[in-house]
Amino acid sequence: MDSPSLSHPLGHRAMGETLLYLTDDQLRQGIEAMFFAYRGFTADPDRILELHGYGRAHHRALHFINGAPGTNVNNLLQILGVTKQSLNRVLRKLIADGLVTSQVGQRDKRERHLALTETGHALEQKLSDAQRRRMRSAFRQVGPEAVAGFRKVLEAMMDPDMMTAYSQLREDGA
Amino acid sequence: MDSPSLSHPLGHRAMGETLLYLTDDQLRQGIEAMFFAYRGFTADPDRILELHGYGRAHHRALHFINGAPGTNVNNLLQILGVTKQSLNRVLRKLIADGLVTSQVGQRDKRERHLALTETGHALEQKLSDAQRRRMRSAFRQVGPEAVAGFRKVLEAMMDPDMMTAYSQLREDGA
DNA sequence: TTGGAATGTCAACAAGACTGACATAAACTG
DNA sequence: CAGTTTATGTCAGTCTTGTTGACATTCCAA
Repeated sequence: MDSPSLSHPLGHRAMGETLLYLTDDQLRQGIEAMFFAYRGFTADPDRILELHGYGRAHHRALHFINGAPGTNVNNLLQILGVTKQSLNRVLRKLIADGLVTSQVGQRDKRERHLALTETGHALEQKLSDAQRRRMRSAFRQVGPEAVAGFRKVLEAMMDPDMMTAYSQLREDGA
Repeated sequence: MDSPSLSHPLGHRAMGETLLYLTDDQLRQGIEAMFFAYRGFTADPDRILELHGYGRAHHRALHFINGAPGTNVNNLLQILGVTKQSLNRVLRKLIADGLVTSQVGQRDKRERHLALTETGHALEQKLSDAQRRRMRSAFRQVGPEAVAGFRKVLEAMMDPDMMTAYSQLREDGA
C-alpha cells in the first residue's frame, strides 16, 4: 500500500476517471497477466527443446546469435544478463553438438565470434516458428492498435541499463 | 519461415497495410520485448527476495495464497503449474519461517488450507509494492488505451488450459 | 471392508543460475 | 620491453527450483 489513495477506486472524485486504470487492483491484474502470458510464451519452445535435450538457456543463446551473427561472447553476456560461467556451459554444448561455431577474431584474437551452423539455424527456426505462431495468433486476435499498446507497455517496463547492450547489438549486428 | 509471404513487408500489395503488424520482424520484436520486459518485471522483487533468502517460487506462492486465503495445496498446484513436490519444498520453508499457516481441512482432513501470517502478509506487501511500482510507472507513461492493448495481447497469449484453475480460484477466493 | 483415488511428505537427482579461483593469450600502456 | 588490463575459458562448489519415485494418510465407493 505505497499509494493508499489508489486503493479506493471510487473514493476520491478528485483523481478523476482517467486514473482508474492505475488502481492497485488493475495493477495486480496486470502482474498476473504477465505471469500467465509469459508461461504461454515459453511453453511451445520448451516442448521442442526438451525433445533435443536443451533448455531455455540454449534457446536464448541461439536466438541472439541468430539475430547478430558474428557477435562475441562478451556482447552476448551483456544481453543475456548471466555470468560467463553459466553462458559458457551452454555455448560449450551448442558448439560440441555442432549448432554454433566459435571463431577466433581477426582484429582481436582474444575474441571468439559466434555464429549458427546450418543445423543451429534449423533448430532456431523451429523454435522461433513455434513462438511466432502463438504471438501471431494473439496479435491477429486483438488487432494493430492493441499490439501497439502492448509494445509500449513492455518497453516502459524494461530496465534501461539492460537495454544499452542490446541497442548496441542492433546497430552493430548484421 | 512458416509463412514466407509475411517475410516481405512491402512485397505483396494484396495483403494490405493493415497486416503489416504481423510480419516476422514485428513478431520478433514482440518476442524480444517480452523477454526483456519480463526481466524488468521480476528484477525488483528478486532483489528483495534475495535479502530474505527466498526465490521467485516463494514470491509466487505468497502472491497466490494472498489472493485466495484458505486455498488448498492442490488449487495452488494447478495455478503454479509445478509438481506438488516442488511446491511442497517452498511451502515447507514458508511454514517453518512462520510466513504461511497450514491447517488441516475440517470436511476433508487430507487437505491443508493455506493462509498468510502477519509476517507473510508483510513480505508479500513489500514484494508486490515493488512490482506494482514499476508497473504503475509503465502504465502511467503510456496511458489507458495502451494498457488496454497490453492486457488484450497478454490474455490472448495465455494457455487456455492453465487459466481454468485460475478462474475457479477467483470465483472461490475471498 | 477393502481397494482405489486424492493429498501430502521425504529422498534423490538434474538444469541452470551463482561465486571464487585460476590459466591463457592478446592487447594496451608507460 | 615489462607490467597491466582485457577477453575468454575452465574447475570446483553452492543454491534454487524444477523433475521422478516411493510411500503414508485419508476419503469414498463398490
